[in-house]
Amino acid sequence: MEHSPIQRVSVADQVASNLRQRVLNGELRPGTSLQEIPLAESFGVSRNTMREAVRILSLEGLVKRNIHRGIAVGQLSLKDVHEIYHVRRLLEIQAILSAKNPDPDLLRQLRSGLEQYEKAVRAKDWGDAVNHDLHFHGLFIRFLRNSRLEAFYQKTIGELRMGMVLVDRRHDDPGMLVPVHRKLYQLLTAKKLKECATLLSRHLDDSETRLSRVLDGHLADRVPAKAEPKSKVRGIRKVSGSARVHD
Amino acid sequence: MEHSPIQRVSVADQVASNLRQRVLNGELRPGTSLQEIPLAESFGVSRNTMREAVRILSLEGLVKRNIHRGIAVGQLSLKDVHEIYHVRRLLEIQAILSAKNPDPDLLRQLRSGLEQYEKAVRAKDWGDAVNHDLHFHGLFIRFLRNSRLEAFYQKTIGELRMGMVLVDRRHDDPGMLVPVHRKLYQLLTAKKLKECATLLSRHLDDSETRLSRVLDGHLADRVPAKAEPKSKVRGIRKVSGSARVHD
DNA sequence: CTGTTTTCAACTGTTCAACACTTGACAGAC
DNA sequence: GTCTGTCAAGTGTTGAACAGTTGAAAACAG
Repeated sequence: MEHSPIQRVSVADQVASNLRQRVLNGELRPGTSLQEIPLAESFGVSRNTMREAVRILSLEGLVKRNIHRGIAVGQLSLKDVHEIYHVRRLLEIQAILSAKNPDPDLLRQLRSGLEQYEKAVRAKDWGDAVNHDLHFHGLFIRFLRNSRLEAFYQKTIGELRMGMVLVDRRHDDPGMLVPVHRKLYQLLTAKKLKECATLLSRHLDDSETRLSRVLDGHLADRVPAKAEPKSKVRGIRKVSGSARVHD
Repeated sequence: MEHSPIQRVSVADQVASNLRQRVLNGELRPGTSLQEIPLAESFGVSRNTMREAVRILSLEGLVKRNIHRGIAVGQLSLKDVHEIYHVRRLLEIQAILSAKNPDPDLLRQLRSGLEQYEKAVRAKDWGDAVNHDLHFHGLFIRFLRNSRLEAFYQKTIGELRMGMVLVDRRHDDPGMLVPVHRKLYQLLTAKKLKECATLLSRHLDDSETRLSRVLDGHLADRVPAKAEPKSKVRGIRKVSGSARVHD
């Protein structure tokens, strides 16, 4: 008889997981500032436990702590995006190149992931499509058979996803990417690893360019921050996260 | 006029840094179990603050938390060592290969690091030599100009160093490695990057083998404790005779 | 004497309530 | 209008308490 593994997880960890989920979903948008006491109350935990949870997320790079100034959901700069894609290229390509004797089960998972991705695209469920897209890429990393690299990759992808929640992907057509992924899978199973890596590299470059462009538009009307000697802007109440490109 | 940046760091962070230092020094050896209350008292902080500090180190992989069972300084298995060297090979080699237009200042730092390393070896200060050795390698990563990769690399090296404190390196001659490092530097400055990468790869393989062998000897007479039905042997045998696995 | 069950002390996990310090903003002084 | 002192709000930190778990000693049964 299978026992479901007992809940041997601390409350702080659970709270952290829940909060992480909310950030990754986009329920808490980048820039949103979080306050310990209300947050703790909303989870029904004490302030200390809440602080432990926040500490976890801050070490994952999902929230930023400013001492005595509170915490806020992280925001990606263009430089961050560039770094993250650098990481992706490095790890994913190495993973592909090391897939000489791939685990059959992993190949099955890739096929399944691909199909789910295609299904999401057919259903025009872009949010889901992005998830499956990232999951598909994440499977590559398993070829490396290295838990540290995998954990690092997943952490990095988490940051990326956090940054992606505020881009509206309706304009760029995610369906366009289906053939690329299919081709990647095909080249991989055909053991044409170098070719696969080349295609993957181009695909990631593309992806970075597209994301950077969209993100740049969003970041444009964010606070330029520095000196503003002229007039004090009135409505800085809070960074409401709506980020509408008005005007 | 330049003001030195004010120390705006929380106590928890400072405690974490201090504790990290102690672990990396070997002052707290792998396996040492730590108790919150005495530890907190030794730092002169409250238990809550101590817990935050420990949480930090546990997310860095330096200490292991077992729920309700306390925390202990991490211990590296042979598998861990293998993974860590995999990470090193991957990142260091990529770094070298991307050093086509190296920052001159970085080259200066490499030269300086090399000299300090040689000096430590001449002084037969093995502990210091290892530090300079690792620092020299760490400088490679800067060629990648990627803060995430650098942070990940440093974290990984931290784990490695933690595992290295319990090996007695007097038998293997660290001086032997000076020429290799000198050659690496020379190939790098001569822009013979591929050659440099090849040599580096061999050097890291060597290093891994040597460390694994020493570590295996150390791990042999540690308590195997629980039943180990998973016979994924990996062909690692411990020295017979002296290794008396009693019970 | 040996193997099992019970008990118990030591810790960790979590909560609560306070206090110290910072910060940002507002109100009054100039 | 600009500057400065005041103040509420929020974070950082503390100390004490209580609940749950664990490992092992102590009590027990065979």
